[in-house]
Amino acid sequence: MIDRKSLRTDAVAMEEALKKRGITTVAEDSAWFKALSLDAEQRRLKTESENLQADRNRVSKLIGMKKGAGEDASAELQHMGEVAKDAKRLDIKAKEAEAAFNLALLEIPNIPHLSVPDGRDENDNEEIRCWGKPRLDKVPDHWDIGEDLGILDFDTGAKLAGSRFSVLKGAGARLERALMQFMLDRHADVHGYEEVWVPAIANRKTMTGTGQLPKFEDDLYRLEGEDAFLIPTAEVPVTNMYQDMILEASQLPIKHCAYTPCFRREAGSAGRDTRGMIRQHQFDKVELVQLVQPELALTALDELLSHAIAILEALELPYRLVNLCAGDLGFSAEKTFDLEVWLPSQNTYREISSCSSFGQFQGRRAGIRVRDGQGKPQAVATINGSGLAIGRTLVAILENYWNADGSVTIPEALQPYMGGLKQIQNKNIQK
RNA sequence: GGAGAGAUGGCUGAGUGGCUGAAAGCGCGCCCCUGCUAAGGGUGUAUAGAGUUAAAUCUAUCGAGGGUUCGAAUCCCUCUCUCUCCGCCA
Repeated sequence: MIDRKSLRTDAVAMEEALKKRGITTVAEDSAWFKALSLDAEQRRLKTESENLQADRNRVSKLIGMKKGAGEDASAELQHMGEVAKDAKRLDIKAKEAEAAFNLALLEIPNIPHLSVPDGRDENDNEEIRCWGKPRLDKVPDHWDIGEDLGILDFDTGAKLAGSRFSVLKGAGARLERALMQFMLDRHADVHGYEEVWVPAIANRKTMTGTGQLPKFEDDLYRLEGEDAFLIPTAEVPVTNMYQDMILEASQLPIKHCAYTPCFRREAGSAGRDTRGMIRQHQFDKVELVQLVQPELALTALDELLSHAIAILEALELPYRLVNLCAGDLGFSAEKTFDLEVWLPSQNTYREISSCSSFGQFQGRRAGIRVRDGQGKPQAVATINGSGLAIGRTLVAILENYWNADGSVTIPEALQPYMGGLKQIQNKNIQK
């Protein structure tokens, strides 16, 4: 969440920055507007309530002392009967105001960083550079490639669970696992991340800590009878490992990589990418997470981005690096770079990794703090990014490494993870 | 799933209605003593909010939420989590 003090001292500038996300962010019925008006109200009630409580505490102490000394305290007791009632009433009002304010505050998105380009949607994103040579010949869609090879099976996925689920078979399943291992090894052994393995279910508090709740409950799978959800990304459990902790400066930077399955309801994307593995309800991802000193956030973002890039380059997949414009930023992000991989069948680049700095936004929400030079706790900065989305990487390999005879070559870096397999071939053709 | 025990500050651990934000010990910070790796002494050591130039001071927090009371870490209720035993089980 945004910093509450800045809300009072810097509201004009913040509002300007928020406008860049889109005008509705600061509309009259927006959380921003509510927070602004509720702030003063909440503080007034709180102060009033505290004054009464102070009074109550003082007299209660007096009563205790008088009684201890065997003196008569009936006058104080009578007086306190009234005060206590008022105190309780005001306390409830103050708490209600605080809850309302907090809810508003939790629904305000992060302030875009100054270096984020203006723009309304993905069309205004800024291309930074491209790498590799996009393949321009005619290549079938990955679902055709995969089904022809007998390694992708969408019908069975639908039979088992519904649309947007799939089954991987044989070399396809192996490739999924190979990618997972390859990425984790690379990040853990070369890039200096400590590997963690975490729950794929998170409770409400945890989901709130990284910003998925309260606003985006519809995007999540909720568990029946429990206030818990399937995680949409490893960012949620990994970041929240440190929730409500005060870290020592010497512990930073904290760097974790994690493989998890990810679950998304894709509520708002009906009709988009309905075929194939691009947009599934369940997919695998290796995630990179860093916790750093606030002033190092953007440096860490560059570093983390380079780690995601290293995977793409090791797999020799052509990609494009994009700086997201303010209108296309995610709710919690202050700045995001997307990595888009070339998909020849679609003749375009498609997102395969999203690397973001959240500044102190998540640190404040999740109560993750670090001591500064004076020993005062302040919210840590968090950075995370896909390193990479595995299903989409598999798609990119099928298409970019597809051969005219229907086979798919295994990228050299992956061959050791495929038991030395160099090429996936159709078993029927082989015979 | 059944039965029981428990949840206190960075840690260990006292505290069963009033001057306890919390004894004591450990750890850690600073100072002193001592010429030599030891030991001793003093002092400080939660978070958030309000307040102040800075203090002082005030409020909240002893797993979470609610209740009883003038007053709760202490009593009552609900929930969560941990531990032990039983059952079941990858």
